[in-house]
Amino acid sequence: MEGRTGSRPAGLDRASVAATALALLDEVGLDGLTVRRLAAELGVQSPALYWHFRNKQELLDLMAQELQVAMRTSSPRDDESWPQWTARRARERRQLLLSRRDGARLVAGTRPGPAIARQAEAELQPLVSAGFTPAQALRSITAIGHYVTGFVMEEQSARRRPQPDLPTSPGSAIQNTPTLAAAIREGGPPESNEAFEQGVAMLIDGMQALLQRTASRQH
Amino acid sequence: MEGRTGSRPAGLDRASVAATALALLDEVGLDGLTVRRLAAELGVQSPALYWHFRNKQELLDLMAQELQVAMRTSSPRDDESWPQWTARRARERRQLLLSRRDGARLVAGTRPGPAIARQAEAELQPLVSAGFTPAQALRSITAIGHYVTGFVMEEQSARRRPQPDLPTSPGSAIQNTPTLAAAIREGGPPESNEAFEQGVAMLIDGMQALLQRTASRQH
DNA sequence: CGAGCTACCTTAGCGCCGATAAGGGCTTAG
DNA sequence: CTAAGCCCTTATCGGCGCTAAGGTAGCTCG
Repeated sequence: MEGRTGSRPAGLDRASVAATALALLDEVGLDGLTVRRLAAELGVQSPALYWHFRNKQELLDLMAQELQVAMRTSSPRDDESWPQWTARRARERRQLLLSRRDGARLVAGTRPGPAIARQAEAELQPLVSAGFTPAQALRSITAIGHYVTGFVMEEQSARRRPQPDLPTSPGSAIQNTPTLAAAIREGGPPESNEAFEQGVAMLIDGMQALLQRTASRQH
Repeated sequence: MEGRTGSRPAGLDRASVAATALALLDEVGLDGLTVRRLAAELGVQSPALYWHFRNKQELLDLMAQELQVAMRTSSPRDDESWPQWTARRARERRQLLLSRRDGARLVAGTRPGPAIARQAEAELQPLVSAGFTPAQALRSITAIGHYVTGFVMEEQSARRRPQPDLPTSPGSAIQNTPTLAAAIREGGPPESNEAFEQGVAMLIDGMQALLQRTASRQH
């Protein structure tokens, strides 16, 4: 019915298993992604996967790594300033996490491997060239990364469990939260693209301030 | 051995169960927090808890709510500017999430209830008084919240699964990532207090820029 | 006072999970 | 032709969230 043609089931390896797992993730979500379900998808019995992975966590780590390496780090274009490039990077990272169901939860639950370190190295360079110290550049990048992770986590968590009543709805607690209601009426829900962009702009403006303070101090 | 004195076991209610669950969380972590384990801690059989909660998620939601409401929103002091107050709020929120094991994962996995909305209302006010539009204020607060959540998630995830090799260690991939190694040598690990503070400073500077742009546009 | 109702807990058990143990067939090297 | 090892199988373990069904204490009401 599924998977293989003959009785000899499959030639599995870590990469193909991780790829299938990522595809399955979109179907069933992170909570529904079980070793048995994945094995069935591969036309195999579940203990077979423990030949390729020590445990489920190791599989999740590899999935997160594949997901993050898939979108290669894009170097700044020639006509691109560092703020433009940094903003683009943030948007690309959001799209990366959004590209798979529960993508943010997946990568947030795993530790970065050496491949990620190599990627970070490449992202540090343009900022150092722009005048940041290496430590400032690293902290800035990780700060943006934390913001994006937190944002998409809530975005996808909202998708998973739709909100019963926001204070926009006329009943509920709108009387008790007039400012909050006004903010949502005026600016939309807090998971909008505009909200994301404002946060990115804040962080980049903050980097700008950091750069100016450093420059004025060292001259 | 545990819990109750007589055979009549306990008078449980939602609040006391959630409190015990939060205490247990520190012992066993979020992954180790099972309904059976919690029931044992309460001197009761596990199905008893389903009288008080529809399912485990409802228990987790209440735990997250109790945790967040425990630290009341502190209004700005008289001598406190909005940037000082906002920075203090961010630090307090970080400490709140750090105060319980896996605190960030716990609250990130739950949707905000009406109690949280009331809290948000109180935090919006000082920023609106300072000149932000309600939408700007809400987005700024949620942006900082996302940053803090992402930061503490990594902080606690690092505590849960200690890093095998950062590129500071002399072997490994230090040759391949000289800038990254320099950044860590100079600025410490990316989960330090200083790193947290730089991110907060960036976000607040970004709010400042937002405020100035709005002011100059509307005059 | 006693019948019945409700609140709160019990025991039993279902279907699923991640993981291990032990073994068997295919492929390849000597 | 045989030995090694790779890669999968079947069988099973302990534990999970959750449901079903039943019992008991205490309150309400005729």
